[in-house]
Amino acid sequence: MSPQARRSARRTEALSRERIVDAAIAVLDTAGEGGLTFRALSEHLATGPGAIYWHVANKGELLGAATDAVVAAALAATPPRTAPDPSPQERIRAVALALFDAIDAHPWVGVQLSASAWQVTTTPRLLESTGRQVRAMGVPRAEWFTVTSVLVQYILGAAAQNAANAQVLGPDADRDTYLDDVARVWEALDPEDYPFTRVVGDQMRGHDDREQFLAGVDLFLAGITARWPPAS
Amino acid sequence: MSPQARRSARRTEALSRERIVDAAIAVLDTAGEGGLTFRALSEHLATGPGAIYWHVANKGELLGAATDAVVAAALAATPPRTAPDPSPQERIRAVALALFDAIDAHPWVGVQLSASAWQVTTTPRLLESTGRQVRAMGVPRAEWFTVTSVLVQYILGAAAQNAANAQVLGPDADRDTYLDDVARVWEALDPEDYPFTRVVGDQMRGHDDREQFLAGVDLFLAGITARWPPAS
DNA sequence: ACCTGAACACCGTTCAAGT
DNA sequence: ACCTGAACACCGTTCAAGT
Repeated sequence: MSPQARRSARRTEALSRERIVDAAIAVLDTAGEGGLTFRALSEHLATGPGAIYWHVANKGELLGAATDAVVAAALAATPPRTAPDPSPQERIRAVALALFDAIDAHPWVGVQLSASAWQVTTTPRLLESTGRQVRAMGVPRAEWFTVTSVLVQYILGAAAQNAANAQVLGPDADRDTYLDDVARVWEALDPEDYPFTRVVGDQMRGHDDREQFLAGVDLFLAGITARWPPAS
Repeated sequence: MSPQARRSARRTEALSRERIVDAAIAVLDTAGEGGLTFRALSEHLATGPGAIYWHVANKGELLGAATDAVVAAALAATPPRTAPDPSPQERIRAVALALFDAIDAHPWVGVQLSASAWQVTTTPRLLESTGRQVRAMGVPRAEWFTVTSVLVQYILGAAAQNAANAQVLGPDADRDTYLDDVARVWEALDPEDYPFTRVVGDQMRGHDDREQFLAGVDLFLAGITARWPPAS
């Protein structure tokens, strides 16, 4: 609204890739994915749209760098110790929750991660922090890659979908009435075609996204333990 | 390149929402998500960009309708019977693979599904076809919604990420050399920080995406069976 | 080396005007 | 009721020109 105010306030330091990425994250968080514009961003940085291209190749690279920064921060922030010597399962839950919360706080990260994922800098980070625990759970070496990949895919995919759903709702709307609306639609479906969905509609009403996400992680871990029981 | 050729060929029937959605799917499949433009689409349909708005509210609704059409077709196409009387597990695998293949063939569906998912027409379809099998596996009624949701989230999330990876590669590039390149990068990481990722790099080299996806489904099913053993 | 800002090609969407 | 196509506001990106 008043670009002048911002324009004079900032711009003591020179432009840098890091400052650009930080500003991009700020814009993405406040204005959403559609709000990240080179014009809006350059206004934030008190410069012209062309200046950004000196430090960043294009919008895709900028989104990738912003995503990587958020994921790195989420994985670096060690969660408060719940146990003095956490089990691999507890560590995996902690990593999963850290990612869930980060994606919940920055929904655009979810879209980005499940739409590009592999190869980028982010992937080794994720693989490493979950893979070590998979190894510690006694999964045979030959299955390390498969099991870890699948686990990471669940974590990212589920977190992304949750964030997207939360996004649709918006921060102001009432979650309970929203869920109730959806439940009503489900319960009104054709009994012939949708017997299960009709029954399950009511269960959706009060559910907690975080709990459901963790239940999925636990189901995965239970599957791993069932397939490769710990040598007791 | 030669819009005239197309323009005179079509346009015997009137425009309709269905024809627009079909054309949108064709454009998305050939030109990718970025290729779907109201101008490109209207050229395909031998009409003006404004005409589409009579049948479709906006681009978001069009993408949603296209996604729903693809998912509905994937779920409707009954996979070839592998067993005369398939178990719930086999049915779930079949549904999961049908979705995996559909998303692999139409990568834009993955992005769309994991970025909007809930509430749309598509969700009840997915919930219903997997939920019935979850019920048949003996999961207690109180857990139906959680277990089914989590399973669907894995299927959609993993399929979307796989499709995105395949997309990055492109249809012409050699998959083996690409995987080899990524493996090399992983194997060159700092041994202090990335011991696991370095070891696992080689396992990624020859892996099959479909097999890995199915391994994830099986891990889930194993977890369900472990938690709620069938009353034998 | 780094920044400026006008310019280019393109996009989603609207809407007066037609049939 | 349905379609046309020009017009609007906006976007990512480029690039000659400046410092």
